[in-house]
Amino acid sequence: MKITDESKVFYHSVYALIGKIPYGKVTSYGHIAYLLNRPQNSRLVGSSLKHLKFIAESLNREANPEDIIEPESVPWWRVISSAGKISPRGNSDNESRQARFLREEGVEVSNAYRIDLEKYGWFPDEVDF
DNA sequence: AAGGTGACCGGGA
DNA sequence: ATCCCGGCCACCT
Repeated sequence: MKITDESKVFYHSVYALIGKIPYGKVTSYGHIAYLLNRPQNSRLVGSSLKHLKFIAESLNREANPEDIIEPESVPWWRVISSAGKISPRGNSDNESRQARFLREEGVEVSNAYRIDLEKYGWFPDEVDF
């Protein structure tokens, strides 16, 4: 997979923004895209998480020290679908792992991988960087 | 270079 | 509630 210069900025801001989701809260792929003024790019938000390790490595290679991204520190598990469910993404092991991470921080996850957004959702209109 | 894919989303049946 | 479909757009073949 290749990464264009244009998208590097986007990827970096996706990771930075996800890092702002409070402990014990969740938000959606679409809302991340919305906050970055690219409401049509929710799919790309998912993609940036799918390739988190690879992309972070690539970004870090040319990044200033303060812009280094530790893949481990990006709370990807706090991002779910706008429907309030954990995305299956093919492998049910992924779902259960994400559910475990969320439960560890106090988020209730139903056995159908559903989450109550009223209770745990984080959907600010804007976020300062 | 044209067509396929997808950690998405909203609306309609 | 759930499934389906069309729209979306950067990336990948």
